[in-house]
Amino acid sequence: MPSDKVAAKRTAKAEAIKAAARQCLVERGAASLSLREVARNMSETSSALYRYFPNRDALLTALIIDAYNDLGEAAETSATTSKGKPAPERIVELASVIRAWALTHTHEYALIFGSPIPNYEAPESTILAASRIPSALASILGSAELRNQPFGQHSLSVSVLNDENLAQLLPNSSFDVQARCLLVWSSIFGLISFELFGHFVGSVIDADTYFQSAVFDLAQHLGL
Amino acid sequence: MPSDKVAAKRTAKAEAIKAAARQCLVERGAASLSLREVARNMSETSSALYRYFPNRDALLTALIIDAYNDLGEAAETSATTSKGKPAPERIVELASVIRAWALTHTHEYALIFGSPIPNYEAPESTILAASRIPSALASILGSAELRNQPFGQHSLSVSVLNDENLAQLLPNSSFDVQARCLLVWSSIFGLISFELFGHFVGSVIDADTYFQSAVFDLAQHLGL
DNA sequence: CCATTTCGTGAGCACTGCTCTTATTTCTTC
DNA sequence: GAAGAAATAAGAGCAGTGCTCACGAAATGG
Repeated sequence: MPSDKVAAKRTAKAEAIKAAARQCLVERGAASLSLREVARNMSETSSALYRYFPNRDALLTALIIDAYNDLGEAAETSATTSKGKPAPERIVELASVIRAWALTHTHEYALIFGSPIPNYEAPESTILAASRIPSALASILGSAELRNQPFGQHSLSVSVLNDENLAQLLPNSSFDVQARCLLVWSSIFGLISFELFGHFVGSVIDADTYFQSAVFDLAQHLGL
Repeated sequence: MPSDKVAAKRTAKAEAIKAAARQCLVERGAASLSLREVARNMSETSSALYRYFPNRDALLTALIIDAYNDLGEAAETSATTSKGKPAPERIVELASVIRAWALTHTHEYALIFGSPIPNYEAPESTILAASRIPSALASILGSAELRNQPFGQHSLSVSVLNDENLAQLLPNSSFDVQARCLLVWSSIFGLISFELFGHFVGSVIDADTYFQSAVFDLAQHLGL
């Protein structure tokens, strides 16, 4: 049984490794992140890193969780500090915070919202961290009067969405409202991903104001 | 100067290599696609492949272009065969075709709409193939009466979108309409990406009907 | 102070992209 | 059809990768 001191030292070094890995990430990208290079940047042997992470995927998973938490925290603080303002403004602000984070953490954004790493199955532990982002959005939408018109041609039936899950985020909401919130959520990330991955090149010039207007438009779509 | 026969043989073999590579793609994913394994599956040496593709990225680029064209063709035929039907129905149909392609070509979808390959810069040649997909959507939207309300809080000013480009797709449209079409376009891919990359796990049960309803909702948002 | 646990090292295996030299096949031209 | 030219395939080899393992070095705790 390791004492507290050695445990602290362990996590400190693991943190140092993650920091070095993040550095490599911004230089080379996620797919070509090399444990050996991380070790080289720390002036250590590659095999030493295997004391702290069983394999490359584990290191990536740790980076993914950190990224989720980092972005989730930014989203949460945006949602709390904007309390009192009108809902559409709060949503635009939140979305802009997410986008700003994405622009300054390109590779980490790609890590969590791009194509998943091959042979990589998201462990349970990431889900908690990942849920902080939609929670922040829900905390804004939950206290607003949302448009309750049918989602799609007819209202959604019970079996389409998972109410057990969504009711925690958006209590007392109809399926239609839940569905529209999900749509707005994914649309925000569709906008950011398209911008970041180059699918707006040639069409959008001022990405900054286009994004803000688009999110405002989405908020209107929610009935705000 | 190579004759026609040898040129045809060349392209035939290049095509065979791409086919083998696609096979590897569905098994291992894009990032870990190995030229040596492709060669092994063709019972050839890896160095032989370098006669047809200067390096791994070139092979990936070829696969990307093929994927764009494949999906673009599917989108185009959907748009043409749905002529006469009401616009919202056509959009839902087109979006469903795109989603169906994405579900059956997961890795190829990730290749073109997921995180870009590190150190990979999209050559000019991909842009043409890539534009076929938004063109198909525009061909539907261009012949419909779209909502002309301000996009965002105020209408967009001239410098936000690239009119030279967008006017070809959506002639005689205001910036607001163009902007809203772009938003719907990226939202469709946001929905598909979220589903494919696992961000709807736990929330959406019946992804099929949720998607159709969501796209219908987006079409309504366009004023259809 | 010594035993035990923890850690860093370096060699080594199987794999990768890629290059280059050496055959071999295929086409062209006489 | 045979000789020459061009295109192709093969194989060795280099530098890099993830990962394992046996070995010493260090820190820890009794």
